[in-house]
This record gives sequence, C-alpha cells and structure tokens, in this order.
Amino acid sequence: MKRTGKKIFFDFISKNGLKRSRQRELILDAFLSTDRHMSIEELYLKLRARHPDIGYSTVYRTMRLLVESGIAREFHFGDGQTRFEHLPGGERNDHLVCTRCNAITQFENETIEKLQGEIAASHGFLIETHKLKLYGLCAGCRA
Amino acid sequence: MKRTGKKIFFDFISKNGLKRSRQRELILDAFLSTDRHMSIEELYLKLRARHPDIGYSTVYRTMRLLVESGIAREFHFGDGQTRFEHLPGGERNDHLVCTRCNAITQFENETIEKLQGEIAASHGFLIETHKLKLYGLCAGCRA
DNA sequence: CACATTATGATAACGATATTCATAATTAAA
DNA sequence: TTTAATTATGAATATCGTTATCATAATGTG
Ligand SMILES: [Mn+2]
Ligand SMILES: [Mn+2]
Ligand SMILES: [Zn+2]
Ligand SMILES: [Zn+2]
Repeated sequence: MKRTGKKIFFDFISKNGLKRSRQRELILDAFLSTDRHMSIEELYLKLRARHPDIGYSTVYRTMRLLVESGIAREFHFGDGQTRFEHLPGGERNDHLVCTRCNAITQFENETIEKLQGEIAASHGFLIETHKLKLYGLCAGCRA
Repeated sequence: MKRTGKKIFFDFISKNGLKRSRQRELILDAFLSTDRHMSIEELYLKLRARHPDIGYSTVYRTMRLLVESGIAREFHFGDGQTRFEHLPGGERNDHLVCTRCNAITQFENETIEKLQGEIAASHGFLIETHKLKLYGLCAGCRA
C-alpha cells in the first residue's frame, strides 16, 4: 500500500497546522502529472492555461512546501532556474545533461553507488545525498 | 617545464588582442594564492584590503577571463554564489561537501571515471565534463 | 608622442526568488 | 451554521547575484 504524493503532502499540511487550498492542490497535481525537472516558470505557465487566477508567488511557496514535505526535490543544472523532480519512485541523482539541447537523461549504476559509499567511508564522511552529472552532447546533437 | 597560471593567462590576453592591467594581475594573484572555491565576493574583499580602488565589476570580468583562458573553473554548490577553482594540477570534479560546516574535500576514483565513460557510451553520449558531489556530514561534524 | 583600442569603476539594469501587505479562504470552536 | 482566529493568496515591492552601460582612464603599437 503506497502513500500517494497527495496523501503525503496533505498529511504534512495538517501535521504542521497549515491549511489546504485549491491552489495547493492544483499545483501539486500539475507537478505530479508532469515528468521530472519542471521549473517554477514552467509549472506556472502550465497552470495558468486552465487557472489564470493562480499567482506566481503561490507556485513558489507551494513548491517550497513540496520540498519540505519530502515529495519534491530541488535540482540546479547550469541555467539560472531551479528545477524540481518527484521523489516517489526513487531518488534520481544521476543525469546525462546535453549542453546543446538541454536534454536530460537519468541513469543509475550500482557499482558507482557502492564506490561512492566506500569513498565516503574512507574519509569518515556520512553521505546524505549525492549528485552525478555528465555534461556533453547527446546522441542527437552529436550527429 | 610547467606553464604557470600567470603565463597562461597573459598569453591568452595577448593572443586575443586584450591588454594587461594592474587590476588583472592583482586579481589573478589573489586567486592563485588562495585555496580553491573562492567566490567573487570573497576575492573582492580579500583584494580590497590592500587595494581599495579595485571595482567589483572588474573582479567579475577578470574571473570570466580566467575561465575563458582555461585556468579557472566555475562551481555551483548549493548557495547562490558561483565559486572558482584553479585547473592547473588537474580538473577537480569530485567533492565531498559537508552540509553543516561547508567543508569541501576533493577526491577521485578511477573506476568511477571509467564507468562514467561506459555509461555515456551506452547512451551515445559524448562527455565534455562531469561533476560528482557527495553531500553529507564530514568527520568533524559527525563527532 | 599620437591615437586607436581596450579596461576601468560607478551606476543602473536584470532575472530569479523572497517578502510585504491588504484581502480572502480555511478551520475549529461555539 | 455562525463566529473568530489563523493561515493563504495575489499584486506589488524588495533582494541578491550577476551583467550591461557609459564616461573616463590606461594600454600598446606605430
Ligand atoms: Mn547515484
Ligand atoms: Mn570525476
Ligand atoms: Zn542534445
Ligand atoms: Zn563539516
């Protein structure tokens, strides 16, 4: 039985004495219904199409709550914009980032994960999270 | 016989029809004489102690030139500020970053490097550069 | 030296994000 | 279901790192 993103978020809301709102639910839905790596601006534009009354600030504020509640995670690629991805379904820390078309592909490699742990241990370091980005040209852009 | 950072930079300057200046040399010296990961602000403050006439803009512009000339490299950790490190001595892409005291330790692992290449190849991806950050608590902060 | 060109520093502009504030919506109590 | 306290909202403004503008100064080549 899996706790859906929605449940997690609204549990977080009530646990912290916050209140539900139409906007928060709309933003959450928009975020969950889209593939990873949306920026605030992209979410805002997507929402505004059907709900022109939602404010930019509310998107910012709600995304901050999604991060605090643990169902979203911030990502910083090269451009100035913060992007978000969902955590349910597992952390996605490892990406191929195309420097020409900005395409982003996720990957994961068990051996690398294990080696990261060994390296940290050898420094007495306790890993909380990690990021591995390979920047370059995607197959399409090389052609 | 190694080309010093200074030589590389001023070669770059003349090769591109630019001009030497007292400020550029001071900024370069300040950068080279400090350990990695200085931000613009930190460099500016360090310089201003002895040379109160140097402008913020010039530090920005000069750091951009250092990056273009290949002796410096931008880094974006979590905070809003861009930081720079020297390249002479090899690229340093892999770091342990302490989320409590912000200590940064560099590491490198041959196997991981090799696996990165294999992963990229399997996606038809051409790597230009990469970053691997392990975030967590350093030995000191765990104690 | 002359003079064309680039560099400088102060200031203003910029874009992403955060904060303020008056008003609206939510929630729990009565 | 009303009430009243509390939180949320959207518009506007502020903030912060960074970049652009511009008048003046320094550089360097002939
Ligand atoms: Mn990973
Ligand atoms: Mn590496
Ligand atoms: Zn591409
Ligand atoms: Zn630490």
